[in-house]
Amino acid sequence: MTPESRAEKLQKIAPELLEELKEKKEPEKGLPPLEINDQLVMRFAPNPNGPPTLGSARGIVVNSEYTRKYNGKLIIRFDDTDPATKRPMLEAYKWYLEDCEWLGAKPDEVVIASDRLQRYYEVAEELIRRGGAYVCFCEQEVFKTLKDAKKPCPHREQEPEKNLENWKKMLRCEYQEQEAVLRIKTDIAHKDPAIRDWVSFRIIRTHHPRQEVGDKYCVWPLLDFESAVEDHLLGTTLIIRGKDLIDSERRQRYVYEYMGWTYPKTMHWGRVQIYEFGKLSTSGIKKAIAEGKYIGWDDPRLPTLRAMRRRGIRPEALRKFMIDLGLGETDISLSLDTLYAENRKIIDPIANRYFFVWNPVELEVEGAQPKIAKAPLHPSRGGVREIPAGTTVLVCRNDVDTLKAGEKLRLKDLYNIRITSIAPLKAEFIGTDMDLVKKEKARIIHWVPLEGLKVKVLSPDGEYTGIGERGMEKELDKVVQFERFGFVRIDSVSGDEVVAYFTHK
RNA sequence: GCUCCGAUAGUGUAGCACGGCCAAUCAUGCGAGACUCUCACUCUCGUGACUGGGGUUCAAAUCCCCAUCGGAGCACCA
Repeated sequence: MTPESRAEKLQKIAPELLEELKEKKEPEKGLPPLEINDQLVMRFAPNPNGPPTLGSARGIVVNSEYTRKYNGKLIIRFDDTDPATKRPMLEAYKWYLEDCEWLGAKPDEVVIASDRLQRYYEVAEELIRRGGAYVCFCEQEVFKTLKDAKKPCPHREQEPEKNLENWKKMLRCEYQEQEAVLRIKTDIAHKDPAIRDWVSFRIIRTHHPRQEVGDKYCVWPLLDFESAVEDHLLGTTLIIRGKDLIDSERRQRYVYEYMGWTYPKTMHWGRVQIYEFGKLSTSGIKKAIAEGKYIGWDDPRLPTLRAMRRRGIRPEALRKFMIDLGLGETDISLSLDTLYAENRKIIDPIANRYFFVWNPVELEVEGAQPKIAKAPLHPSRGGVREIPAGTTVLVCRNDVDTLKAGEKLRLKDLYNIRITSIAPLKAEFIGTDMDLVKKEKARIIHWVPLEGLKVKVLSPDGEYTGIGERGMEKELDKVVQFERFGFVRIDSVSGDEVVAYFTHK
């Protein structure tokens, strides 16, 4: 039965259902809709141990998209409770806020976990009182062996009073690192070993990098605990996070149960791998920067948001890209082509065009008169750029490599030539008629006068140096297109030297 | 070893909660062509997927079971 005849038939027997038939036809675009009862409160919770990356962007964008759409509250919470292994980076706090704002995701509230240790201690104490936590002195391997055998350790049945006493000692820094931890009592025989009595606090003697905190504390919560408590304190109603934290939720629910709290709704997404960047870790990048392999956190070869911004990626493009990824739990490995396509749609209509000749080679044109070429600033928006051409111009080595003596070609927006010699490269002027291109299908190549700007383009796959036409120095901080090369953002101009960051083709 | 997730074209995604509008959506990529004084943009056409096997049913991408593959957790990392 065709949809039409079906609808017709339905019209006869049950016209009231026809509406429903139509509704299902239109799928929801963008993120899946949410069922919201109360106010929506969401948080984005990074560890500021490095600058935000494309991976962070997904969290930032999706959270902000939902809170924007449902008029909710967006919180950024810095989970900086590990001063040692994943030591926070002082500048990163600021960078996160900057990049969130750049992405159009300015948070309504900023929370720093390392400022709120007292609150976590209070909950811990209450948990101990209620018999939901105990101070454990087992060595790691000893506990692991017991745990794997589903056996409780001797400290598990300690009286709350005694636990409280030991906990106070922990807080007074009377123990060394590794000597004592606070464990949450779950089910030591739980079928999933990942759930059994987990550690909520441990002793760390390393100073926290934040001046406000410094060496004030030696007892630090682990993520599972800190996050569990904060999500409650902040009134979070929906958490979206990676599916690597699914087990974490099962652990945290024990805390919620002891405290009589309600666990927020949760959604998870899979792992994201970006084809172009492979396996770069924050610590690895940090090291490589220190060694001078990258020029900084905004090196165009890096997947940081600072690098994307410097390259001229627009936040709207990044937002759309992230939203289109959806909320799947599948692990995905993606290529940035789609992001680039999205970005191109935004910048192509506004980017002015210029000539940039990389690996320049001199080309002498016999019989040519010096002339000022007039080329459009943009193919459809109007505006003209004037490029003075002498009798010798520069062209790309790549083009020269494919030329043959005798070949006729057009220097774009200038005139036609015939190659008379390859080495040294020489040609003769043969007119200005466009018929050469239209009828004889001659190639068009771009060129640049001898007196150009020194241009360096930093791109994900290396550096290009060459000569660019004058005029682009006025486009500082703008994205322009180097014809037959790609889009770039003019990053700096000093005298006759221009540095540009490659955006994409 | 134990436990938990997931599987739709090259890539990403829609459809799956409620089986029939699905010979499966959209984007990107790729191919061909048109346009163009750029290899860009735009337009047109094309390309290509329900992991496998069973089951339930009049009907399965959708429900159930098994297998396979991929990922994650079992840290005093986040």
